[in-house]
Amino acid sequence: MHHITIKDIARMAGVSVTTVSRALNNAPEIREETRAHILEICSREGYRTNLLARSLISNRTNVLGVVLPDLSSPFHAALALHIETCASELGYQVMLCSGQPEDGRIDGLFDFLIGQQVDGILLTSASNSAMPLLERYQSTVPTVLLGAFVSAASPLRINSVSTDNYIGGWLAAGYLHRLGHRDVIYLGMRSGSGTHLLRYQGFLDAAQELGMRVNTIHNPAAHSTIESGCLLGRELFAKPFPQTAMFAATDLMALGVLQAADECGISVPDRLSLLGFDDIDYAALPKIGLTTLSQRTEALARTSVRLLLELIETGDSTEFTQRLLTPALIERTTCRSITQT
Amino acid sequence: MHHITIKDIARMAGVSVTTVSRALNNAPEIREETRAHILEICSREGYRTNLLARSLISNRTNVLGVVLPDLSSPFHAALALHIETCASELGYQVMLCSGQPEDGRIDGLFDFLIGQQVDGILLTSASNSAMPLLERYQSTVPTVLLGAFVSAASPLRINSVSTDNYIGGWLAAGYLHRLGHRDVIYLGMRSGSGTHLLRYQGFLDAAQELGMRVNTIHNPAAHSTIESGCLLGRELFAKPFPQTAMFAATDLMALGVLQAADECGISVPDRLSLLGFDDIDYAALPKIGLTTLSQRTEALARTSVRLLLELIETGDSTEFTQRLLTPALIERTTCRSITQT
DNA sequence: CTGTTAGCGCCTTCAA
DNA sequence: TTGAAGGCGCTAACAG
Repeated sequence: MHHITIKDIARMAGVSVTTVSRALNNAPEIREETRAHILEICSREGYRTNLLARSLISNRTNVLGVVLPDLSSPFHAALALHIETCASELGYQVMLCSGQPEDGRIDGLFDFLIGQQVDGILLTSASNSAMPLLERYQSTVPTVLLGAFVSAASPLRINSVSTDNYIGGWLAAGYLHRLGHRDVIYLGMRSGSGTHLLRYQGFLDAAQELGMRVNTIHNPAAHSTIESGCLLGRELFAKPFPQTAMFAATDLMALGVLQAADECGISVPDRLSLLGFDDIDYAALPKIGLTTLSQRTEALARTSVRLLLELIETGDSTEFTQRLLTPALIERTTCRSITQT
Repeated sequence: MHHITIKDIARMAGVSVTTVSRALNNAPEIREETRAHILEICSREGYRTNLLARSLISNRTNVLGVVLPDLSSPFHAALALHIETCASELGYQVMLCSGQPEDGRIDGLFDFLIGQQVDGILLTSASNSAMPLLERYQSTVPTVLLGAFVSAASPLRINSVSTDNYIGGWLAAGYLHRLGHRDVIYLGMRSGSGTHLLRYQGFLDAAQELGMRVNTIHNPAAHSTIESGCLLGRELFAKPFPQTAMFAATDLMALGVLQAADECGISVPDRLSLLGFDDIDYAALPKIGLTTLSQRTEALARTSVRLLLELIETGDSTEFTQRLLTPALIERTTCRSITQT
């Protein structure tokens, strides 16, 4: 299992290691015959250059560190997929890790990735503590946050790419209003999450402007899952309620609500229109057909990767850029128009 | 953005690089005070050891190369998740790549990973060409195939972990038989896939033994997707058919069939019982409730990672091991018992 | 065109 | 308990 090195090749070809190196790197100052001869030997012997050694000199690895929470969530899994695809198209490999800013080992993870000399780090997180984390590290390595907490007030101190959650919330309210709903529910608010905060605020602001009443149901759990959505749904459906539509903080929560509705005999969309957020793959399944606001994961992923590569290639860490993508309404079957009396 | 090295620390501490190295590596032969002093400086200066340089010497990176096809398939995404989790628990990071044995760039990918000095490669594939690929590379780097093509006849020339697809097919037939079905469909056979072949053979053998008739519907597409399942389903449902149950080659195909059934007014499970294979997350969704044979992705992932680590640590490439996991029947709502007349 | 020398950041003998 | 020297595999001057 001992690998063959440039030195071995040099010996076999009867030349110096430098010459071999030149042959391998398409250097111009080398005779075609010698190059051909050397390359011949290399392929015969199955030589593969040790990229670590090369990186040690070049200070570039062409490897991106990608950190995301909870790969089991379909939204994050989709992001991971598109990030990998895009990076590899652009000549970078991805080192995938799971971790979140809250958990204690995140610093260790970052230190590891930096030690591994990754060219840049892409952190996916909606947590409020993502920003300070990156502020700590971005002087050491180019970083991009995907799914930022970015209040309009706070100055830009990190590079980030994110769905425009505020607009998303706004669009949600507008859509439900257009369908005739005036009395609605926002389900699944989590105050620990910056994205939720913005989404919620946009929804509230629009609702107020449009003269809608909104009843907020908070999610006490740490994550937005089918289960937590189901729990909150059951609780709600146990008693009569006046609202005709619900905006769920995430598609997963919406799916949970859907299940609860099934159990409690609440018909969707006849009794209750249901609007999600994310557009995870599940939502498009024939039997589900969840109407939702799409985060356009592929666009998010591609934008983040490209931004990160820009940072890497320019090496500019003096100014920060923020890119916001507008979510897109995907109409399926869980929302209906109601006629006013 | 220039990183601080062991040499810088040595200068600052007024000692040699050797001493710093010793302080960092918990070497015994060093005075506690000097170690403390050095460590103090290291953390103050934010020193991080360059793991590439270390790997250059140690010949170990603690990085695993993980190659899988089509991360967009929920089955593979789930595998990726569990592989990453398990590897990181055991002290390894994962370099995630997508690629398949058929496509021409796979050799480049393997060469890249080996050049990156990964400690081992885990290839996920059901393709028939996975075996020759690994045979070519396993003398260079420890490899494990997840989702093997392993006919009982062919000798073991690679390390592999896989669901026992033959038994899976057998179990499927047995289950449908137990429910009273005698006339059944196998939908989605793809002859290019070793796993499908085995699954199919097991199903056929059991069906024959139990006296069931089976009608095989082949999948001409290259992949098993919802769309291809839907297409085949529509074709089938366009005409009357006698069978009362269907075993779909994969859950995704089953979901497609479910959609087609919806469209054509075929009630599942009343008119047709439907059994899937994989137990992807979708299958468990409240509105879906697909009865299926679980591949137990977490067990598959953990077993493969552990096997790979064994190979890495023992460095033994003379004998090959194969581990087969028995799939588990997950009963949900798409299969029903029929009473014989 | 080719070889010699030096060094990337770190670890590992071997001396002191 | 510490340091000096050499080397991991490769590239980059600088000579020839």
